[in-house]
Amino acid sequence: MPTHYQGSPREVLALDTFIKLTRAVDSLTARLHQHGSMGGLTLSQFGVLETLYHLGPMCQSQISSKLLLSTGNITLVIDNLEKRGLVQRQRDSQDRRYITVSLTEAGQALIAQVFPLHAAAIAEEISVLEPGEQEALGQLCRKLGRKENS
Amino acid sequence: MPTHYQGSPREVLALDTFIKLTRAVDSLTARLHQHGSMGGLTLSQFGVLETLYHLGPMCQSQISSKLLLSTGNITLVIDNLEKRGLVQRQRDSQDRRYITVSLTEAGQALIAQVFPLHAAAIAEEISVLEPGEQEALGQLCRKLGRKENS
DNA sequence: ATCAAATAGTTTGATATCAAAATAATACCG
DNA sequence: CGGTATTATTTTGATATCAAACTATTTGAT
Repeated sequence: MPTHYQGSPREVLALDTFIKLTRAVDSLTARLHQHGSMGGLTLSQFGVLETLYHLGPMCQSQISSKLLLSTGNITLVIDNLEKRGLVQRQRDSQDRRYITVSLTEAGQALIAQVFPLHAAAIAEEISVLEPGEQEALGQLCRKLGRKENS
Repeated sequence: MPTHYQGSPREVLALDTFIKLTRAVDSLTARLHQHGSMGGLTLSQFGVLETLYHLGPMCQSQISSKLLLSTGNITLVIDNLEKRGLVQRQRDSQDRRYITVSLTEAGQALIAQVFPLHAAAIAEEISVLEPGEQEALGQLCRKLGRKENS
């Protein structure tokens, strides 16, 4: 997938790197999805359940900033998880703007069953890289992804 | 963003690497989007126009495999680009299953104007990495993204 | 030639996703 | 206190995205 672009060598290298990066993530996630290790959950649903599973109950805005998704989006994802009985909402009685989201028993059971399978599938895919390469990749990604936080 | 997962060290490293990778891409694309260098186009619309711009007219299934998107999705994206007068469809008279998609003059003008801006924004973001780091990242991504192609 | 398999594109139904506007509740400032 | 600013969530409208079912066309095999 060459860049087909006449820019400065600096730009050509940067674009080429960007394309390789995004394509690697795209094809990796597509393969993981095909692998079917997510128990009928979408990626966002999985992300919400996994966050609650590992970090405990939290409000929607916290979930949205952890997953880098808009609050409107999280509202919908939680709606769908709630319809399936996997999470529950509870108004915070101290500050009634907040809604605390927590796993139901069914949600807890599902993510406890599915997470290890998905983690194993990810580890399998990533294992084409040696441990040293994985660390190097992590470092480079960390450098690329900075700037926000706070 | 630690993994919070009790698995083998091999799994923990792999998951940690995966999370860094996906988060880097997410925050990178979010920043590019905010930068507003895409001329009011969505990412997919930009991708289609850019593909036609650099590779010339092609049929929808070719576009979908280049962009790693489903054919149903491409149908919709092309619909929306067509409504805006940026691309045109033409049945192939040799084999009437194919539809050749090409840029209109307006589409050509738009992508010619917008692409360099977006490329510069990408180069700017990627430039937090030294050229050698960019090449290393590209190599690692290539190794991760293999398997498909055929 | 004929009919089955393959291929290109569309449609459908469900979910995702954002930005921006609207609601609701709390905090803060004078 | 009272009104303005801030924050959490929801809603709205547009677009994206997939899988699976469907249509149209061509290929291939007998």
